[in-house]
Amino acid sequence: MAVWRVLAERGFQGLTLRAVAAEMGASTGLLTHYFPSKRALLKHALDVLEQQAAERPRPAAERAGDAKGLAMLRAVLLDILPLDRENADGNRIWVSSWDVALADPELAAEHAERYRRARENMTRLVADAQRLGELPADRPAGDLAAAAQSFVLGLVVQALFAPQEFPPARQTELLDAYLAGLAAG
Amino acid sequence: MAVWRVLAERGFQGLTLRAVAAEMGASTGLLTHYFPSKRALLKHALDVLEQQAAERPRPAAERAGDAKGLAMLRAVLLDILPLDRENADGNRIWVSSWDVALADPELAAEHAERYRRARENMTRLVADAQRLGELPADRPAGDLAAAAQSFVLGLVVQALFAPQEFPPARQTELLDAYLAGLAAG
DNA sequence: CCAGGTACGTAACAAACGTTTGGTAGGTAC
DNA sequence: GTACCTACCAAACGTTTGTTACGTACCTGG
Repeated sequence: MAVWRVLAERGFQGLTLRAVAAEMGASTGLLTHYFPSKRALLKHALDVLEQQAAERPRPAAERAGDAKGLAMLRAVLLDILPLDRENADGNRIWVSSWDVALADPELAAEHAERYRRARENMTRLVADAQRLGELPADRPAGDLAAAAQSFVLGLVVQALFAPQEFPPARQTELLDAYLAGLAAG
Repeated sequence: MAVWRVLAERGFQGLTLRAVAAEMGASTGLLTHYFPSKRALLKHALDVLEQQAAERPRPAAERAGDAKGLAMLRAVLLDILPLDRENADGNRIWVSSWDVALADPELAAEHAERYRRARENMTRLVADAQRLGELPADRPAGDLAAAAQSFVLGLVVQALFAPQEFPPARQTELLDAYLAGLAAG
């Protein structure tokens, strides 16, 4: 999608009707034919963002195969981190989207819903790990999932700003140490 | 500062020369007299943002008094979280700033430096806690500080998007559980 | 007193923006 | 055949943007 290409090159600041139209070799009239307003295009851009996130390669999860429990949770979290260029680009766009999303209540609600779903998925993985005895069962799975998502989200932000201080190896170590703390706690 | 008021009302998207000029009852000519370009104003806005963050009230830290170690670390982290309206507003602006910062290498570097300093402070607190035996000493203080900052940063983002799912009480609980895990690990 | 710099305001600039208008081409229904 | 709808383009609209040019107070040092 042209919207995605524009986002990758210019970010949300550069997501203008003209830029998208030019990227797909069309006119701005075409865009307004499909999107009644700029907000509609922004909304669509966030959908595209989510779709791209869903379809992106997940090397760690693939390597984990059909593993269950803690190993799968680790793989999912690892695949979120900006360990390579593509994931760093995707995460940069994602972080940028927080600005436009927070400025518009409806877009914020949609974003909140996306994160809620992500937490839900993660909660399932945590519950699996608890059932396998890999994680303590004395804390609600939802809390552990929310905590894990927070940790990874924050690590993404820090790694984006200071990639030399948070090279892939250190990101992995920090995540593993976090998970080890969860398992021990 | 007028810049701060504009940021609070319209965010970074609405930070225009005219908006700032109107907010301080002056003309755009005045602004260009002090800021050679919009980028300079943006740079200044990020400075103001940092200054506001430095000068904002820190109820938890004050309540903690001259406590040391883990208690002080907890207070500092608590004061970051969006537990009330003012801190939520400040955090919203802060998160929004990531968009403009990530789009400009120089601004990104300045932001990275800010977070590095914050981690440095937190590293000192962690080291204190380790010396007091409140946190295990088998992990580098820098790693623990980076991990704690990641956790809090991510929790801020999630709480901003889903305030009803992350009310102050739950934010506090999640943070305490995280710190307990650190201490036990 | 007066030269010169600092501190502003006024006004305009070109560019870019989102949006609107008017029109063309092609397909479909009757 | 003709009425109508969808898909699209070209062009312009009015507004807002960052920036610049120019004028005028005010102050200060000599």
